[in-house]
Amino acid sequence: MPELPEVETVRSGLDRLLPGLIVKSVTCQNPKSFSGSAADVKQFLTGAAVSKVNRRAKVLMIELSNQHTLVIHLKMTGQLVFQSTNVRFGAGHPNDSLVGQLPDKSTRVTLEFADGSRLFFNDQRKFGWIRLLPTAEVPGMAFIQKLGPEPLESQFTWQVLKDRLHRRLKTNIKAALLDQTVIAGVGNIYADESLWGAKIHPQTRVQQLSTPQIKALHDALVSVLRLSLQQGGSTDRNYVDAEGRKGSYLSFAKVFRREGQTCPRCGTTIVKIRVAGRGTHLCPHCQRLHIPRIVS
DNA sequence: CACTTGACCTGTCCGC
DNA sequence: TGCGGACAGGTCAAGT
Repeated sequence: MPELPEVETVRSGLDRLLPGLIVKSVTCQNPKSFSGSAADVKQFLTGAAVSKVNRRAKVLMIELSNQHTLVIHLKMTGQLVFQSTNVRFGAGHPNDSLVGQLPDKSTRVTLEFADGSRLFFNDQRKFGWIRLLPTAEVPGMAFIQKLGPEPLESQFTWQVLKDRLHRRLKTNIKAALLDQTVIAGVGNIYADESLWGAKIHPQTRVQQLSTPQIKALHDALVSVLRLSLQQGGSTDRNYVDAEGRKGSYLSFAKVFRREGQTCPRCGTTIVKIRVAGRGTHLCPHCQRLHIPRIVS
C-alpha cells in the first residue's frame, strides 16, 4: 500500500535513474492502466527525454523535456520497477533476480527507453493508473487541487494540522487522517502508527481532541513518516522501490498488523477493529475512547 | 454540505 | 484437494 514514504522512495529512485533517458516505445497490456491516445503517445511521449521525477501526496509525476508529464498513481498494488542493461546495482541486489522475470502477469504498462532500459508498471489489482498530460495542466487536476499540505514540509506545524482538521470536526480522527484533502499522503499504516504514538483512540471525534493531543498527533505523524522514509517505506506484500527493493519500516511498527501481540509501551494485547471501513490496530489501554458525559 | 458506504480488482487465506 | 467467501485498502461515485 504505497503511502507517502513508499511513493517518495520510488520517486527518489526514479529521479536518480531516469533523467536523460529517451522514451522509445510504450506497451500497454491493460487499457485501463494508461490513458493517453495513440496519437498523443506518438506525438508527446515517443522521443521525449525524462527531465525530472516529482511527487505530490501519493502521486508521482515523470516530467518530460517536451512540456508533458506522466502522472502516476500506484493505488494499492502498483510498482514502478526499473531495469537497465547499463546501470549495475551490485552483486546480490534484488534487481538482478528480476532480470528476465519482467514483464510478468501483473505488468500493465512497459516504457522502453532508447538505451534499452525499461520501466515496468506492475499492478496486481489494476487500481493504479498512468495519465499523459501537458505539464501545465497537472496542477489543475481536480484531485491535486484539493490535496492538503505535505506533512514532511517545514510549513506543516501543529497549528496547520489543527486548522486542517477543522473541516472534519464531526468525523473520527482516523477517517480525517485518511482524507487526502486534510493532509496529503497518509494511509492506513501511518494513520494507525501515529495514533498509537499520540495515544489517541482512532474513533475519537475530531471535535473532542484537545490541543495537547493535536500537538502529540502532529509530532507522531512527522516522526513516523520520517522513520519510514529512512527505512525505505513499508512492504506488506507488494511494495518495492524503483530498483525492486522492499522497505523495512514494518519491523519498527508498534501496532500495524500486530493484533494479538503486546503493546511495546504497556504490554496490553493489541486489538484490531474496523474504523472508517478500514482494519484499524490499536492498544486498548494506551488509546482509550473518552465518552463525553453530561456534567450536572 | 458533511459524512458513510460500495465499487473498482486480484491474490491469499480460512473454514468446510 | 477444492470451493466459497472474507479480506486486503486508495480513491471516487453514489448514497444517507
